[in-house]
Amino acid sequence: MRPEDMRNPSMLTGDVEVVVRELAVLNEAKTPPYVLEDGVEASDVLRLKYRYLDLRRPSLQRNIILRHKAAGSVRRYLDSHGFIDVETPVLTKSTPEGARDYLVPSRVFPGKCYALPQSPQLFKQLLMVSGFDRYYQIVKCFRDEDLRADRQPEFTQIDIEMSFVEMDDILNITETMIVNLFRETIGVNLPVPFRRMTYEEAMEDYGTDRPDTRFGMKLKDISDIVAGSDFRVFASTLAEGGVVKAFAVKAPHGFSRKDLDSFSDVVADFGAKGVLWARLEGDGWKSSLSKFLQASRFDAMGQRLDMKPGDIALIIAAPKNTANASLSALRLHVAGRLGLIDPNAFSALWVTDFPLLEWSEEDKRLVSVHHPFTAPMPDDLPLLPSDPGKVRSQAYDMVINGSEVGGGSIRIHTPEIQKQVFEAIGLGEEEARIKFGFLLDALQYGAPPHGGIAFGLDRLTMILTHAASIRDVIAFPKTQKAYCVMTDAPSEVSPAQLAELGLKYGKEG
RNA sequence: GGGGGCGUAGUUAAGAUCGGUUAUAACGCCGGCCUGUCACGCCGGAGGUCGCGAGUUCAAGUCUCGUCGCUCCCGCCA
Repeated sequence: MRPEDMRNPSMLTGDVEVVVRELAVLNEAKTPPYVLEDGVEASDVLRLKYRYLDLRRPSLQRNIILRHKAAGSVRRYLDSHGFIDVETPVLTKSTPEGARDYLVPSRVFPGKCYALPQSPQLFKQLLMVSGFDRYYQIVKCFRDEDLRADRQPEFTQIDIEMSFVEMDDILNITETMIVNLFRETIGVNLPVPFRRMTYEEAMEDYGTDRPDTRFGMKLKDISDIVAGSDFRVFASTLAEGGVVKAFAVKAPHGFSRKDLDSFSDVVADFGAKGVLWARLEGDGWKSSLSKFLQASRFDAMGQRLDMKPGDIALIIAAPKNTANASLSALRLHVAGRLGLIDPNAFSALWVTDFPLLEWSEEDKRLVSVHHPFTAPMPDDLPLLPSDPGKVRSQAYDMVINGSEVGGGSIRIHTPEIQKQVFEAIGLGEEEARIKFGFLLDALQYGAPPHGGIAFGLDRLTMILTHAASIRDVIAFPKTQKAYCVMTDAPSEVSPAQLAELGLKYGKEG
């Protein structure tokens, strides 16, 4: 035992005295390229190059272990509820609609390619036709799109599908799965049932389909209040079918004129031209709009936004989508600045009733909001030929802390409706047959009503560990350009390998 | 495809507004000293393509342009 006066309570091992009987060096170690301690930051390139060392950091160890526990919790839950883990192909067929595919050229079929799956979507539906009425898989998915802090080119889904179910069945069973997950991994009991919100409500109140409900500042439409005013920005916006929306920030916020001006920069990325403001003071309104708006209109706005003296309203006039996107971003920005988000709070909810289709300006046609196998709401089906944009789908997302952690839908299970939807997105019968013939065939053999959902294991783990980057919950992640610093992938291959595949790259690469 | 931030010893940072002698510090590394250390201490030392390339200038880490890498965001991600 170490002498009493030499205990060091500030160290984890400060009470321990080691008595050496024998000492052997098992392997010598070089000096690490950087300090491997939490709190000591190194550049991302360096960390990724020596990922095997970086993973020694206590925080990363903790994240990776927690991820393992999360996957285990999900497996135990699904196993005990009769779900069967079935593997699906990784070398599969490229599908139109959706993300860019990662392609794998075939040696045996020169000029043809496999694609890595964006998700096992079609296979899990086919498993329902096969009679495996409860399927799950924790599986890699691949999407060749530009990355973000919560997106990697390969990521892991908790993929689930069930037969003879309706939306509520899937929501209920997976909600319990997530509640279990939080309890078993971090000891947090999420309040149940999760709040449910329609897509329309989410857009109206939060300007986004993945609202962060850990704080207030809901959006309000004040178009009717400012309609008919002299202010040209409002008049022209409303005349062109746009909206004027706002949210109120409670005092004390301490916003200076400079702060208020800076908000226009925040929303610029989302297309809004600027942010207007109006502060309620003891004796009236102070505002960038005072010259243009009568006091009665200010009062009506204050009432709608439930404002007290000192509170300030932030206002945007723009086309509806622009106003929503801008206010949603501004709301998050303001909440972050004012510290309104409790880092230890978790707010989980369901968003339902997504639209089935939306207009794509790029493709000049309607495209699926979720995917083309999503079932329309039966009540809305008659609208499909006449007013397809109005048709709601049986799709749903789970949102936690403003992050979309899962999404799914009840699927189309009859060939007739599937054909109608393909038609609506401009997928001709012949083309549909070439691309999805196997699905259309399968639906003709008594496919049961079915539906499912997929959760992002990476994002769930981020939330559980409070990780700021998806790279902190993946053992061997890639950079924002999908490059692996450690292995140097992607890399050049030999001319012989290319020749075998019948490939030849041009000079540009 | 577009916008923002960052890039200086092995590492993390300062120096950049205002161009000017030999680019500074901490940690790490190397050598020496120290018979109770635990963020040991003391003495000494090595270590730099200031991401890269042009340009302006008598002179560039510093100014200009381009480019590469990392990162955050928009578009994109059924």
